[in-house]
Amino acid sequence: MQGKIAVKDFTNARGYPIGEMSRRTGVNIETIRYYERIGIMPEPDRTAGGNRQYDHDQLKRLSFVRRSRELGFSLEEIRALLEMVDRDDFTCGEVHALTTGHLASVRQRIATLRKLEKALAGMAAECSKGDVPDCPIVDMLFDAP
Amino acid sequence: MQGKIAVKDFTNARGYPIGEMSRRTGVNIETIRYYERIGIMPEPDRTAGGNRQYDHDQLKRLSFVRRSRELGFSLEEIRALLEMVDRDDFTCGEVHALTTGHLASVRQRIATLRKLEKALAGMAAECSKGDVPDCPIVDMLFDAP
DNA sequence: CTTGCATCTGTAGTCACTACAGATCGTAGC
DNA sequence: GCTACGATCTGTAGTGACTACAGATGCAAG
Repeated sequence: MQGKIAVKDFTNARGYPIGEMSRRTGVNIETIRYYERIGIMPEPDRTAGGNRQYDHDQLKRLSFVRRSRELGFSLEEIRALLEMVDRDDFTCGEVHALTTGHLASVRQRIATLRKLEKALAGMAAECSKGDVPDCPIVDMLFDAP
Repeated sequence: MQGKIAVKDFTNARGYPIGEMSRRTGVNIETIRYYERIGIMPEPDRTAGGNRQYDHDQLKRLSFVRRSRELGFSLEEIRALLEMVDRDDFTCGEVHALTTGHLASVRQRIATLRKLEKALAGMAAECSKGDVPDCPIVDMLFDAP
């Protein structure tokens, strides 16, 4: 049925090497090893020579971590989520609580940045931008109350 | 004219010790020493015994740093601002450019966080919050494309 | 068997602090 | 002058979430 295959096919074989994990998830190789060191990812199998070999579950786990990071969850939050999942007795309510807690902190950060934005925009607007050495921005930074 | 004074008065005397600098600017003592180490603050005078003694200019400089940090400027940006000021030939235009550059990065961060906020709020809304072990949030994190 | 890329370990750097430990300074009260 | 006691000193290490090496192997194609 199948002749020689041109590209490598890891799907049913001896597992993915770390570079393939990186390519599939977009997580840097160094970062994958870092996740292992801090216990976010488990220690994978090794080849006879000592190279890491991951299975499909580990690929899914790493994708989970990646997506959670993209949503701004801290590694500690992700660790908590994974512990729930690993325990296999988490409830939807627990996950919801963690998510809304994180959502609140995101909203808080937005509020802080919006204040900054206003202050900076106000300062920039007062500035003549000219070739002169007298600058209201510098004055405000030095002499504000 | 003046008798004994009850509280310490550093305003015209031998300079402020580091604790007084900290109290007046709100910058942590360890942080002040850190700023000195990385060259944001100059090396101050010392007492005979070796304790730091700051003058009024240094107090103003530290306030400048503090306010700039509050506006979200990085220490590298602040270093650039201070170098301009120290050179004493900066122009308003230069300062304006640095400020608007920073403003752009603040706006970028706000945009990123708003996307996160939307995604998180959407996920949280779909969640039943119940006592059940089947959670759409976890499913999305595991199985999203 | 060689070439050459992939992967290995271990360590140090990033940013902006913060937190010690253990020693010394400075000053108020006696 | 002596003693307490808080303030300050130096130097190092920790934080979070990676990233960047150096120098040594592994692995697969030709």
